Amino acid sequence: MLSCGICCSSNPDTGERGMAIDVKRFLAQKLLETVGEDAGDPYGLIERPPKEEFGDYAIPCFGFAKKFKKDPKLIASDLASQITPGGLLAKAESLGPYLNLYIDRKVFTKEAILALRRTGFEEIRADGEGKTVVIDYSSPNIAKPFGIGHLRSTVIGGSLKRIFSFCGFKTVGINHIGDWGTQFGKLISAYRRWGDERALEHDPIRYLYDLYVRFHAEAEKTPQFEQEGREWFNRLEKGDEEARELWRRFRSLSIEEFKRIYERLDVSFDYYTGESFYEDLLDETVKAVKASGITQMSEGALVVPLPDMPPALIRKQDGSTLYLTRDIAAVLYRKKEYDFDVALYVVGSPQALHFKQLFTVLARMGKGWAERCHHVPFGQIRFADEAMSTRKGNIVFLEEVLDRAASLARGIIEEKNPGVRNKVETAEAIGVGAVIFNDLKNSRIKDIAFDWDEMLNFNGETGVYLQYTHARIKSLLLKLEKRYKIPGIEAVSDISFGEEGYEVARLLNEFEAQVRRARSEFEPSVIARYLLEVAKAFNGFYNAHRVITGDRDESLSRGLVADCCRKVLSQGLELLCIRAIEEM
RNA sequence: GUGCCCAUAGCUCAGUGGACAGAGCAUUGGAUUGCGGAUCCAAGGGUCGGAGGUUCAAAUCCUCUUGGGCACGCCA
Repeated sequence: MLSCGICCSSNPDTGERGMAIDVKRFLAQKLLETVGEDAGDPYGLIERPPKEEFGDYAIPCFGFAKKFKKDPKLIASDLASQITPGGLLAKAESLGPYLNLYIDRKVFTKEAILALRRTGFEEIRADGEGKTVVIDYSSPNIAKPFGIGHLRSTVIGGSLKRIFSFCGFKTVGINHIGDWGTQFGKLISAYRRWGDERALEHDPIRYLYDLYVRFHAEAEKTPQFEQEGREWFNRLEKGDEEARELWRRFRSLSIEEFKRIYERLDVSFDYYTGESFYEDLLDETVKAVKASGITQMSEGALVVPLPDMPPALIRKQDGSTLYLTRDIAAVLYRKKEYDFDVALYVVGSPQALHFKQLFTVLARMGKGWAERCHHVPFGQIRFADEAMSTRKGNIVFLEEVLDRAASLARGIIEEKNPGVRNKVETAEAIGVGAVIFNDLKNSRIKDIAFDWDEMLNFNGETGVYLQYTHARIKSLLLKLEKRYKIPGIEAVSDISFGEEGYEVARLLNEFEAQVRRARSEFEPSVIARYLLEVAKAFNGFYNAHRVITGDRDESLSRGLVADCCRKVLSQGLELLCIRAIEEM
């Protein structure tokens, strides 16, 4: 095996360890040996050229030109002639002001594939060792339906939890459900007036939603309903037995239903501590904020004046508290209980100001860890014709979307591959996977236009494409193992994997770096797009080279490439909460 | 009114100061008498919203501007 001194080593720039080959580090080292340390570490300058004919890596020499007062073209050509090929570096050429570096693709491909073959991704776990991240996501409101709008927070948060776990962090997933507030007074009031026990049992979420819609419709005509709703919430707060009982019932039935949806999405939580959980902590929270000496009275309310933004309201005129107060109580509780290093709030971008206020209040209270609390905002799902309105009742239920996706997948299975075992589970994995992937593939912050065709699309850059590629690799490997009567793919010879093989290996070698980027940017789409590239590269490879041939070594070495793709695809899909199926 | 976000191909979107801005969808044309055609290959398609500026170099950074979205003390 080639000993280049860079495989499976630590990266001195980041201190992060990994199985990947750090080509840039190797090339930077090579360059340092050639030019000396005067020019500084060129690591950050090394880039991948936009075209194949410019080599595998390149360094623009404009920066050196300034430093050495020399024509960058001359510097590039001098460097090209001075640098001695060896190890991973096959040759260096200059083209204009660029130094183009060509690596030994055959060696790189083999080393990268072997490194990936060996690893169980253990090294990346060191990143978060001993660290805890608390993630607040999904957080639906019980009195409102679980609509398509809740999908984003749920899958982005669910994916981030897996990404952090994969990187060795202890993760605490919290579903901060909206289980308190005046809307419960309305629900109780509506249920007492029109309630139907059996309808509630049958489909709690939808039934509660119908009640909610009906309440608002009737309250338009009969304003006293509103008053009645407020009174019932009042009774609930005071611990009225009847109100309490109904509230408990609405709550537990709803959570049961939510859990069923979370199971379909393969998303889970460690705690379902909603707003009601913090009710008892509010008094001491207000006291704590006051005690820090940052509050003022304003128009009868208790506020914290903030620089460059509206003041934060801690307590209303009437003495009751607000959303912000509950969030302060919650974060103090979480800090105390889990002692987190990082806290994430996966909540829509419209609440950006709220979180800015929350974190600023914490900082002003002297909580240094406030800077390690992050709002992870995302764009809203928009409807082309009309804005979604909970009250009016034009909402798309998430379950309906998942059901339609699964049944569409089922139809395609019947048409294309009716022999598949576990058709129901397979269709579910494909349909739900398509919906999740469609949500995770783009940058969080962009608004998404709701579009049935887009959401149920199974062609092109979709989760289905990744699952299909994975399933095909799996079936290919089974065939290969049978053909050569081996228990798994192990051997590798010295034969070339071809240009397509290099492209595959180059991408696979980036896996850890891509996961780290997704983690540091709180951006699952980084992984989603990366996996598309991997699948595309594999399909190119697969199309250009027969894997199972009469030559055993050739078959096995190509099979190894396929197996590494399978490994990255299945691990990557897991990070996106999408099932990597073996047959479809 | 103030603040934040977005604007790149017909559509949906990548693009972390570097060479001629890239994908998918859609359109058109190809590929398999052997590993799964839910695949692969190719073609056409661009004033990177506009104007200044910084820089050797700007889709990328700064200022202004246009269009769209969101938020702005007693909801969450």
